[in-house]
Amino acid sequence: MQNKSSGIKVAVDAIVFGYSKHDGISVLLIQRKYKPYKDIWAIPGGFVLEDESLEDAVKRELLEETGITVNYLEQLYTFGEPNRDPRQRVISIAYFGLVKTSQYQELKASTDAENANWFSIKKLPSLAFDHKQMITAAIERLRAKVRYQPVGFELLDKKFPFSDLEKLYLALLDKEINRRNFSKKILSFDFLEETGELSKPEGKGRPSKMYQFNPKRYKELLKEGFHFEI
Amino acid sequence: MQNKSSGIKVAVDAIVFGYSKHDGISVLLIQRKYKPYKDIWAIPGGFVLEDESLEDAVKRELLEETGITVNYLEQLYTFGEPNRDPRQRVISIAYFGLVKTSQYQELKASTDAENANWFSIKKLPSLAFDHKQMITAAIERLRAKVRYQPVGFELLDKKFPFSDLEKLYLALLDKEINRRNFSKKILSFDFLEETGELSKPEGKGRPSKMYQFNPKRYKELLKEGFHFEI
DNA sequence: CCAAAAGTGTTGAGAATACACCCATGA
DNA sequence: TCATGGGTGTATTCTCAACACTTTTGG
Repeated sequence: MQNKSSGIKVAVDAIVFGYSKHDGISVLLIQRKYKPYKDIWAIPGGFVLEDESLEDAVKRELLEETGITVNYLEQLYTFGEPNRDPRQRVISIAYFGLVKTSQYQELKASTDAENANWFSIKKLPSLAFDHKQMITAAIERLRAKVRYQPVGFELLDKKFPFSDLEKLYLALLDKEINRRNFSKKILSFDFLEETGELSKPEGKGRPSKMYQFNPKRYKELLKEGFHFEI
Repeated sequence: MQNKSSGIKVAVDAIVFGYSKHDGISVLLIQRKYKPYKDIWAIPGGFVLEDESLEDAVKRELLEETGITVNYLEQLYTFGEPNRDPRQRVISIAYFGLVKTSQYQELKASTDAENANWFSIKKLPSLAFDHKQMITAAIERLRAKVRYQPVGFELLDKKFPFSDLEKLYLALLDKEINRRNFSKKILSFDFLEETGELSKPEGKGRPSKMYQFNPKRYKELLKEGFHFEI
């Protein structure tokens, strides 16, 4: 019975996370300029063009609306309740993205686009449509994912002191983590390498070795049947 | 820039798995009656109606086309490549379902609908559209899911001998499982209960105790922060 | 020299693994 | 009484959590 035609519209949305030691996990939002939910903060996104793939649509909208290019992107969930958009039936394929915030200080607050900004997930504003729900789902995904896939590095600088990683995990996982055991575990995986550099200490304390993630090594380990798990 | 109208159509598809000791994991397919891919086997599904939720659409199509009601259903992935349907742009939200096969011997081969049948995932026929890819994704999900969520029971009879569970896991996981250690582990979770009944042995061997899954107990355990993992 | 943050060694508890053996049934 | 599949005990290995101590820096 594949005959009924439907006037349903198809959109994509992108929940993009960044991280900083000061604000913890942040999400990228835009302030809507037009009709429904005018001036309200929302997740960047928009309608899919007739001949573009879903992922291309997400990347295009992100670039147009915020000027950002993500370095990790995966499909999250498709939201399709009949009344999620007051205008008409719209289903939205939500994507989940990660960005090294430090590289993208400059958010596009220009062009035709909306005002774009980062919001700590601890202090979210009111949100348009079902976007609150989307962010909740994305945070859940991030929390789960960080435990069984080394996605944490997508949020940190290329080179980072070990304590940054520890703080990131502390922000994401509920349970406390023991400094000693955490470092033993992560280092035993053997996909982090010392860069040889030392951090210039901010204020007090001993400077720390800088590390970087080695994706090649990680892929090798995967082939050998290795399984990451925090 | 949320202005462009799109003529994209929205469909849902359901990859439904069943299990039997003889065929292992099977997937439910229908034989197409109409134009593109006529007579080819395909995943049940169809277009979403203007005012129905995605999940309702899946359930409706499954019932119409196969007569089956699933006892587990979750969203799997949204497939949206521009050329996945030769007629026009169609995006499809694929769902993942599980069924206790033994309860649904009778597949609807009647009405207006297509011919419906179970196929062992080891002997799949040629498939319409990108449905091969969908099944692959669903199998991956099942294999992963069975490790950290007790979904296996959705495929077995309400009451089952322990060895059935073991055979199911053997069919799903690559690595061998030690009979002794597997039963110790599962039983230590404490969400299985003995029914008191014994199986009538088929052929040789000692009859086995019958077990059943206790969902209430499982939910309690979850609240206590329990984490299932094989 | 003191506080703060980084870095490392060790030990004991509990889980996973391997192995071995006993039990109930049909033929 | 034997073959087959079900049921259970236990020693060994390994992982993980807890704790304590040392090192390097700024003030």
